[in-house]
Amino acid sequence: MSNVPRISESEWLVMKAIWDENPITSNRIVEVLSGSTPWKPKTIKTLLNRLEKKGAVGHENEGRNYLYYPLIEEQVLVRAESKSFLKRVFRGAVKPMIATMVESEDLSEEEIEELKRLLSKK
Amino acid sequence: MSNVPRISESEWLVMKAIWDENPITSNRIVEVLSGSTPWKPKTIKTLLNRLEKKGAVGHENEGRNYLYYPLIEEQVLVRAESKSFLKRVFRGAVKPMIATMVESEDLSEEEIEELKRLLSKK
DNA sequence: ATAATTTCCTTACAATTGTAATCCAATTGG
DNA sequence: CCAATTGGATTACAATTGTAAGGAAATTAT
Repeated sequence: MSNVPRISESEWLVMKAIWDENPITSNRIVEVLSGSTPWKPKTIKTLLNRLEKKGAVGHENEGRNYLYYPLIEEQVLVRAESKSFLKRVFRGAVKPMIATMVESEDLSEEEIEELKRLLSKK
Repeated sequence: MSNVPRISESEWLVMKAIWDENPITSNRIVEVLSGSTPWKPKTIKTLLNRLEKKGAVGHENEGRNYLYYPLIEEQVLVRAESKSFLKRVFRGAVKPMIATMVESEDLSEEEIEELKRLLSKK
C-alpha cells in the first residue's frame, strides 16, 4: 500500500515550498524558489506538472491560477527517503549511520543533550 | 577539490562488493551480486564500466580477467552521500534527522547505550 | 584444429531528470 | 476594442540510469 513515489532532487525543493505554505499558488512557488535556485519559471512549472503526475501534489483553480497542495505528507516522504538512504549507503545499519552523522556534522551542546534524552526514552 | 562523483543506486551495490573484497575479479563481483540481485552478468559489466568512467574504480589485468579495486574510499563516498541526503531531505538539520532515524528504526539496548556514549564524547 | 565458451568492448533503448522553449487561450492595459 | 502579457499545456532535448544484447578476440574443450 501507500506506494510513495520517488521524488527527484529538484522536485524535493518544490515539495518543500508547498509543504511550507499550504496551499500555495504557482506564482508564489516561483517567487519562493527564485530566491533559492536559478530556475526559470517554466522549469518550476515543469516540476509541478511532474509532481502532479506522480500524485505527490494536487491543485485546484483559483481564478486563472493554480493553487497547489501536497498529496503526500512530509513525514511520509521523509521516512521513505530515510529508509532508502539507510539501506543504500549504510546497508541498513542505523547505528553506524548515526555515528557518521554525529561525527561529521556539527551539533550544539543543547542538541547533543536533547538527543541523549531522546535515546534514553527509547 | 576531490569532487566525489555521483554514484547511482545500482552502482552502489557494485561499489560495496568491491570495497568488501579488494581487489576483486569481475567474475567474483558477478558471483557476489548474483546472490543479492537479479542482474545479468552483462548488466554488472555495464555498471563496472560506468564506475570506471566516473573514476570510482580502477582495474588491472589478471590474465585475461580484470581485477577491480576502488579509487574512492567508502568513507568518502558515504560522507558525501550523507551530506547530500541531509540537505535534500532534512534541509541540513542533523538533529531532526537523527531523531527520525531513532524513532523509526529499531535500535537495540546496546546500540542505544553506545550512541549515548558517543554523544557524550562530543 | 575447430567449435564452443568466456571476457571484454560497443551499442541499445526506454524511463527519468534537469532545464527549459513554444504555443494557445484568457486577461489586462491602453 | 485591440495589442501585449501571462498562465498553463505541450513539446524539446541532452545526460543519467536501469537493464541488457551483439560482436570480437582469446581460451578451452573435444
